Amino acid sequence: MSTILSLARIETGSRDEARQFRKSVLSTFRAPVTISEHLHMLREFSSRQQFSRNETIFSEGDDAIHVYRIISGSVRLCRHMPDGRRHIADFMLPGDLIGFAECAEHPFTAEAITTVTLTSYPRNQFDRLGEGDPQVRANLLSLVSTSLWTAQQHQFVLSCQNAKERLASFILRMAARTDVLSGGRLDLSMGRQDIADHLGLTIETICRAIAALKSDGTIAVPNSHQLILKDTGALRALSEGNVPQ
Amino acid sequence: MSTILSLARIETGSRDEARQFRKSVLSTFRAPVTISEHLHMLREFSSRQQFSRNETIFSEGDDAIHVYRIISGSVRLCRHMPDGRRHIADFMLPGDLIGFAECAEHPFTAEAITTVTLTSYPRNQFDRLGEGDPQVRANLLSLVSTSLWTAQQHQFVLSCQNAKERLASFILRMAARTDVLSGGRLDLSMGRQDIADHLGLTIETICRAIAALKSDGTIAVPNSHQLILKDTGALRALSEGNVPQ
DNA sequence: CGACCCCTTGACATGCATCAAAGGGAGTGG
DNA sequence: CCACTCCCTTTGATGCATGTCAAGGGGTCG
Repeated sequence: MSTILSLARIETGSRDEARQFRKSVLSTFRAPVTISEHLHMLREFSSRQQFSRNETIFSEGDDAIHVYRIISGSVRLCRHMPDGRRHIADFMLPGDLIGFAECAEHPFTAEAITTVTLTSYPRNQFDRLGEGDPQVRANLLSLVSTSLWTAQQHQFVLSCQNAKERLASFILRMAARTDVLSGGRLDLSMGRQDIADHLGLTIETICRAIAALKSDGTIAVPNSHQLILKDTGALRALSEGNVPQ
Repeated sequence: MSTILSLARIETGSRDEARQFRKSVLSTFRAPVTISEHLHMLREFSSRQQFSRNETIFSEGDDAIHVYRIISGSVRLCRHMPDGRRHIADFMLPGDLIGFAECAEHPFTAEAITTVTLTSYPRNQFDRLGEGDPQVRANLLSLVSTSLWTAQQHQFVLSCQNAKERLASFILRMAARTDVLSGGRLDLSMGRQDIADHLGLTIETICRAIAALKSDGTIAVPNSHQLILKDTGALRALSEGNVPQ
């Protein structure tokens, strides 16, 4: 899987493409825009809700009549196949918006990973927010564009990377999203099964990949919900495909 | 890969979830919106270009100063890893827009699969298009949302499906995009390697999956660039995961 | 007619899935 | 405070789908 496909294709892997790729992997996964502050204008229409672990916030196919903003806790956005297979499209963290894309129905199920507090805004009010304000419109478009970019990045991970590389990509992304730097401690609210379903692997493979990174000295694992990033350079090398395997 | 993960997770695969999933797979992959007609207003700024097979239209990291609309031919949007691995995020067909998402730099390389004719519009003019017209804005947002939806759908394919299922999903999507119905003839402009890099598989696996569908009587293969859809029901069953394997 | 390119098929290798069982850690009841 | 249970994680043994390597096959273009 990780070997070179043909000589013709090696030639395309030039130095500046490597640079581009690096840039693409490291660039902001998090929206640089803060539509959130504009949400303040909708406070009179908003309501606060709380969900406990594994509770469903909304289901795939439900009418998308609310937009949610996470106050605390984390959420998984997932889809189920009839036979029980599950895919987690993404994890949502405090500050993130859910359901802002233009969809009549929610395209996935949202479930609480931990206890979750969130604010919900009526969809029609939310849509009205941009009507008068070009700044809000730009931010909203930017937000959707960023999600698109993130989804395509993840496509790439699922399409091209092996287990260890996928895990490295995941760790780096979560670290970037929660502002954890090299040497820092990364809190993972989700369990191993969630990570597996996000990366298109099994729980056992996730465990083994974590064990491998641990024995490489790339990370330390004080407990199953925390990681210490001991060598972010190695993680980057893995996630950028510089060194297959 | 294709077997059930746990009893608890079977229970979630209820009848109406199956319905939802079916709906999601079959719903429009193609944007129901036609921002294209509004592009007519930019005709004085536009210019027509032609590219021949395998020619690069723009590269990953290039400044996104144009938006393109395909007149004829097809295009692959791809990303390269330093070691030569390649991922094709999507194929673009006549009528499709490229580069409309809000990005300062193109997030991927666009290459001509066949001879391609396209119209290019200056990015700044394109952005101005929506300023005065709420309808255009709505269409643009809808376009990006549809792309996001498509990307997440593809994540799902890459994350959960085996080779035969991925191929079935791909065939159904291409058929839907080119309005090919059951029993019809589907033209595939891209080669096997392109399909492989889109589905996260190797060219040999693509060949074998095609051979398998052929020997099932699900498709016929008059030549390597055309397929006859003999049993779309079987294709749907595969792509929806009703029958693992 | 020949060269090239892409597709196809076969034989073998391997990374990950699967199956199985043991090892924590947190909460609960005695 | 300990014993017990449950759930999640971890590790091992084995199998299989897909990758890899290799050798033809068939169409197209000069």
